[in-house]
Amino acid sequence: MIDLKVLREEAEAVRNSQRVRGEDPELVDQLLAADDLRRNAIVEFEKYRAEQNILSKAVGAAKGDEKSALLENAKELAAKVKSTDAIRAEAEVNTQKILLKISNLIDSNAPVGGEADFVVLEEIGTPRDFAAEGFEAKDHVELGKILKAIDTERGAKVSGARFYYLTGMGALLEFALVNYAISSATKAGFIPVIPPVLVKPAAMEGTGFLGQAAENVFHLEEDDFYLVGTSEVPLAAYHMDEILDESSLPLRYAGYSSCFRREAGTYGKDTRGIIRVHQFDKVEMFSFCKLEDAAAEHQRLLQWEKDFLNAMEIPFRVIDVASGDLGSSAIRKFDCEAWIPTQGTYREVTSTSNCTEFQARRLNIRYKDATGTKSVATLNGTLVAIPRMIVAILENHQNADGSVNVPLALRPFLGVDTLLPA
RNA sequence: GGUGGCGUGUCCGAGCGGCCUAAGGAGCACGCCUCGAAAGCGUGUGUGGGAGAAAUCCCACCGUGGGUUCAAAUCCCACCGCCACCGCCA
Repeated sequence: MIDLKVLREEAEAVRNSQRVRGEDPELVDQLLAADDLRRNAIVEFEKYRAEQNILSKAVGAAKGDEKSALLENAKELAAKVKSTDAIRAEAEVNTQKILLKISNLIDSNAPVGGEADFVVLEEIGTPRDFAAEGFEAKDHVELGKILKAIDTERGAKVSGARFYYLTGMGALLEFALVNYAISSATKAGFIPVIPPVLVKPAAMEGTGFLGQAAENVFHLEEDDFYLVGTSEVPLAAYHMDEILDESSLPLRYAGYSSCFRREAGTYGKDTRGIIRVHQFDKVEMFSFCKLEDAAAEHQRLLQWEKDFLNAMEIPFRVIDVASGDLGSSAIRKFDCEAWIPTQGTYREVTSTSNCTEFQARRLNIRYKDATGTKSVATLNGTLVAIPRMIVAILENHQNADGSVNVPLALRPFLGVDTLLPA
């Protein structure tokens, strides 16, 4: 959530942020009004409460007739306290409700517009010219069959559309990617983590996934658990309700977990293959740092993502995601998009967001320095999302016979130089 | 799943209806002492919110949420978590 003080002082900036996101700027004025009511209600309640505290002490000290007289007054006052407290509580809830609807104050450097209005920051590597090489590229589904690495048919039989099995070299490829990712992250100072993937509402709410993204979250009704769509959720919530030591920042975690997404509203989109699936594994970077270091940290996360794609020898580009396409927590987001030969286009494979204090404020994560306690900033970035990385590797490194060359960096982790038709 | 015990400040730990504005200890910070340190002595030491120009004052917080009461860390109810034993499973 945003800071109420910021809202009071810079209401117009918040309205504008809502506008460029394509969200409701009216909420700002609703919130200002609710906040005003809230503060008045607090003053009213506290006035009676303070009186009651004094009177209660007098009751304790008094005896006999004097006591019964005081008790009469005290009873009236108690009723007054109760009613004003109820008004106060309602005002607090109402303010909070609106506050949670407002998205993070967008970075003025982020491009304004919708999904298509991203800015390409750089293009790295050159897509292969399969025509010049004398054969037509096969897509990952076909390659997956030839290598017996991906089985979408049985995935559909057992679990339905958007499910798949990784088998044989496909399964080993996942382990190799994860091991490479975790080992490079550990070298870079990340703490490796295997988090829970079922979380309570507070964790989901705190990371901002129950707002606009709620329709994509699996919910276990019976037990009120959510299945996380990314380990960003349990990693962010890891330090919930804690005060961190200034000297421990930046704190960097690399979480490996399964991710679950409903993919609502994507019917007919990416129905073939494993580009868009309900369940996949991912290694996610997550940083807790000081607000003033957040922009630099964001660049670092992006650099680690670029290093990974370079190590996989995949042509890709980096885009600055436009305002209308950002998550509610993010003030800015960079996506790395890998070249997918059979689609003739770049597709998102990793993504990094700067959420500043937005999540930390909801999750109550702070740090202490000489001047007091402040909210930390949180940032996240994908190191590797397995299915999409497998797609990129298979399609970009394929040979005419359906075999696939393994990127140099991955060979020590996989144990082979080439994936051969099985 | 059953039974019993327990959740108090940075930590340990007392309190079990009103002088709780939470004892005592440890830690930490500063000061005194010292050539310097340790010990000792003294002072301070949480979070959130509200009012105010400020000094400052007020309110809330003893696992969480309700309730009883003029008054709740303390009594009642529910839930969550931890520990122990038993049962079941791996």
